[in-house]
Amino acid sequence: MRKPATIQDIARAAGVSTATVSRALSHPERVAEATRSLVLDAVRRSGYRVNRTARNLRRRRSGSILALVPNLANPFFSEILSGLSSVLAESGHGLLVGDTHIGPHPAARLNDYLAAGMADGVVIFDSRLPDGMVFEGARPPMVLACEWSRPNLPSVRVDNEGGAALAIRHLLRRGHRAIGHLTGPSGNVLTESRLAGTRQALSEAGLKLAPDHLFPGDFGLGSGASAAERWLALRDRPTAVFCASDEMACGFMGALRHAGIDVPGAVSVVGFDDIEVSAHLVPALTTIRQPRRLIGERAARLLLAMIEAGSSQAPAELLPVQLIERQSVAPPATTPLDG
Amino acid sequence: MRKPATIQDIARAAGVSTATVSRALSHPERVAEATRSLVLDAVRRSGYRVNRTARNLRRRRSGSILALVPNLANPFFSEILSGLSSVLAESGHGLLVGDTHIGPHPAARLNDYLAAGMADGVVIFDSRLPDGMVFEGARPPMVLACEWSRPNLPSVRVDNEGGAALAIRHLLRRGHRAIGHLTGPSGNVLTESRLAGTRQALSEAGLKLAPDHLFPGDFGLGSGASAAERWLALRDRPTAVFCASDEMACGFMGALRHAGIDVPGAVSVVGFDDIEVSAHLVPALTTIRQPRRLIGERAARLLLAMIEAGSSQAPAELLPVQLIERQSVAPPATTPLDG
DNA sequence: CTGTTAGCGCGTTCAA
DNA sequence: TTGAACGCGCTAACAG
Repeated sequence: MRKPATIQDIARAAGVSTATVSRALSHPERVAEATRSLVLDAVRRSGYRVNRTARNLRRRRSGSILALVPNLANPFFSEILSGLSSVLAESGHGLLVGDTHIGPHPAARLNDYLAAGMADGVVIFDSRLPDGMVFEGARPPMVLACEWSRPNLPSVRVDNEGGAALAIRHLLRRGHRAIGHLTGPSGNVLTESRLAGTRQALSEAGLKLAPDHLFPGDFGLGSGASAAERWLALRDRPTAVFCASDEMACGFMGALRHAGIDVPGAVSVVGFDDIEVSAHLVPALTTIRQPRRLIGERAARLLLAMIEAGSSQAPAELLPVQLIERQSVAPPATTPLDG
Repeated sequence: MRKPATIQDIARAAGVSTATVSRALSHPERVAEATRSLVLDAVRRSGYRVNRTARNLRRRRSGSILALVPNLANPFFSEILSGLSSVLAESGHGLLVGDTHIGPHPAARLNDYLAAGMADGVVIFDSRLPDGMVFEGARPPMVLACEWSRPNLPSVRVDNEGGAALAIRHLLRRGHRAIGHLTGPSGNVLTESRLAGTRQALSEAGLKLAPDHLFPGDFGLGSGASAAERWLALRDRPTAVFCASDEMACGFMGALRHAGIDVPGAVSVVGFDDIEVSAHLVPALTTIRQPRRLIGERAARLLLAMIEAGSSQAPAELLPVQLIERQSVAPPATTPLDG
């Protein structure tokens, strides 16, 4: 028994036709109970598994869905992928992951994948993608996750603007007036909406974001550290900085403390994401929590439903965020207190 | 032009047979130059892509390789996956990822994948897997990455024992005698070899690992924090602790500092992995660097070579590790110095 | 409820 | 060097 059993072998062993075997496996209810158990027995005895490739060719599906992330090395995505993976495992779909940072033309690579029929659906975590895409031929259902550049595409996202406002109001409540913002990469949708939320909450308090207090970043650790240098060089320093990602907040606080600056004594910091490490930093990072696993799960379910229905439309889902208070925020110009 | 072009369409457009089109695409050298360009032109004009599913069925391959990780949510794996993804992208293979924490029987799920012909090769990051596997029928090539439980299987790994010894000798050199070790989960291969390296280096100096100074962990942040509590409760505290992962080191230092203990003043810490955040912690973590991206790349190349050769054998590759000195280590029982 | 028939789209014989 | 024909393993029509 070197090579795997085929549906023919089962048909022979059970004394039925291959069609019946196929039905017994795919649509058990369409087959008489007696024959069904006959088939299932034969299957068990032989250790037969349906050949997904053949099934997929026949069904004109690929059996897997593709997740396109801007940077696989970024831990922010790992838990989302884990959520995706867990619901896809139930439905028997494979999870194909692609890193859009790799290779020359991310959008072209996406097209290749799709045109080659390699995915039944796509979850896109990179908002640059849908804009760069040439829509050649029919495409499988896609959902945008996290980043939301095209209002007409199905999406699972988080209230970024509201989250930013939550962060700012928290700082305001603690008495801060000079509040800075460390942004994501320019042009990014997330960057825009978190900035907008920041401005909005500030203006509600009659405040503005000083140009000096707007630090450009890219969501990565390194850019947080760079922002710290800029903060140090300022004559007129903000007493609090809201960072558009936890990684940046981490880099920011790290560099500050390495320079001997006390956080939150000299400057308060709020992050965004609530990645796992944030609770273990010193000081523990106050941040806006995104339900990352849930994002993955919802995106997967949305996509599966679309595939099922043969539709490329779906509602946009908006998931709530939450302020997590820890120790990186204190009133301005005082010695550190803990909450 | 609603549905994608097939090889038939190209054959018609180029005035040749489908066999010729197939050859022109898969084995260009076996076709006359004139006809080849005829075909390639038709391909370009129509935007034709070969249907991977059909090709795979015919070739009896699946076109993708599977990476099985113990916990997708663990950022340690993200960069490795990124390395895998980049070399697989070149060869046109898809990267399927599976989380072995999901679902009831990880080994059974692996078998399902393979028996269903869903992967041409597997990279396994979870050493529990090969042990639990029932080898039903022919299996595609597999390589063990990072964890190395079966000497006879191809593997890409790192010198864990040597790395641990590096860490311990560094601590020894700085004057520490009472050195503790925070381990990975029990039964894990990595846990064993890092512990062995620790013991080895200690014994070279005529020292032993006190039972009290052996802290059980699981590689995760939380277990680092728990170890800190145990450390605090000790009458006879080690002046340095070598942690088997950076995440644990991070949790350990965090909890210690939250409790008001100075690191490295009161206790020095060395980690293992050199994850990105380690350089940004306070104090910046001294650690043993693993070439994570390289691990992924090598594993991918090894696997591709095996698939190419139709072999399930390959050499075991051993990648070097490196001590990265930062600020979490100081001489024992003094006020903090920085190196 | 079940069997027969006919492909899914491609790669590979075997002749020409 | 090229084309005709077959089949990879499975499922969807259509009869019966």
